[in-house]
Amino acid sequence: MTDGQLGAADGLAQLSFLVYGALERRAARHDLSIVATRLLGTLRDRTPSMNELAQLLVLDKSSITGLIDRAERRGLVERVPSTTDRRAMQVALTEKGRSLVSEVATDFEADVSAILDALPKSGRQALSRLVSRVLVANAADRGIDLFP
Amino acid sequence: MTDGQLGAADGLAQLSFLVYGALERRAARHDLSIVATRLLGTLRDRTPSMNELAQLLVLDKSSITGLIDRAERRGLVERVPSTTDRRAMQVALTEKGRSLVSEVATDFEADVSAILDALPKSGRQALSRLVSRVLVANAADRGIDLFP
DNA sequence: TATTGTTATACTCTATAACTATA
DNA sequence: TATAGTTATAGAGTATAACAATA
Repeated sequence: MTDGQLGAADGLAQLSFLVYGALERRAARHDLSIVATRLLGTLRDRTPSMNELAQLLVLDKSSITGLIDRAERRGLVERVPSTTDRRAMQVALTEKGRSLVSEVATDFEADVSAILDALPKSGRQALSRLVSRVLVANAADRGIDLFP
Repeated sequence: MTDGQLGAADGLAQLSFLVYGALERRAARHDLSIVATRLLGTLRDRTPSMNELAQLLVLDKSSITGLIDRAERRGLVERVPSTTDRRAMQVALTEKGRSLVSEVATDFEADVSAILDALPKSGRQALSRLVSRVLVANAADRGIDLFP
């Protein structure tokens, strides 16, 4: 049993459920859905239009309207009219939103530490390095800059 | 930028979104939600009660009722009365369910291969090994046997 | 009494289609 | 004409609370 080894697909799927579930639970304690949390996380280093958000979060633009409505009502984000296109809106994190996402991030980091606890330091470093490589390559494939 | 390195938490979160999203899209093509897909995946090597499913999928038992209703209506699973507890039901995969989950798994494996394409073979092996170790440890923590 | 599962219900989130206003 | 965003609407999936049957 301790020697059992999952295939890459099963392993990554289960790891995703584990990580995704941890983030979901942390977010829920702050009354955030996982999509709302991703929104706030995305806005930490971007001020995208509604349309760009739809692409980044892989949601329909009508879903983005509701998502931003709810977040704006809570004072977490704000719509700023674009200066170059009077049809367009840009979405920005408020100070309240920034501090909330930072709280969630801190909590979530503790979860990830616990999840990776079984690995020695060298293993955790190796994993982070491999994961980063995968992400950079895949972000490039989708035309998204991981470090805007 | 190509040298950028994400922290473990950000990296694992983004990797989870990537993997989770891939599975979600594959599942959707077969009219399966990600939870329904997890259900079928779980049933590949188990015949749990409704209650056990609620624990495995981290859902309320009333949600499990609906989930199994929908899957049973499509002929993917079946409820089998427990032989030892007349209150309890056990949920089993049908042949149709087994072949569907196997299709989704095959498709998803192709996605994972593409996602890991940026890594050399040694990197993919190292990643699988690290992930397996993490999962086995975490499953043990939750009292769940990864290889029942 | 406690537990297993179901039901009734309300809520959140999502996409589709039709719309307004700009480009 | 095409695009950015909103609205109206319907559907899927979730949890809470109350319930029946059995332990």
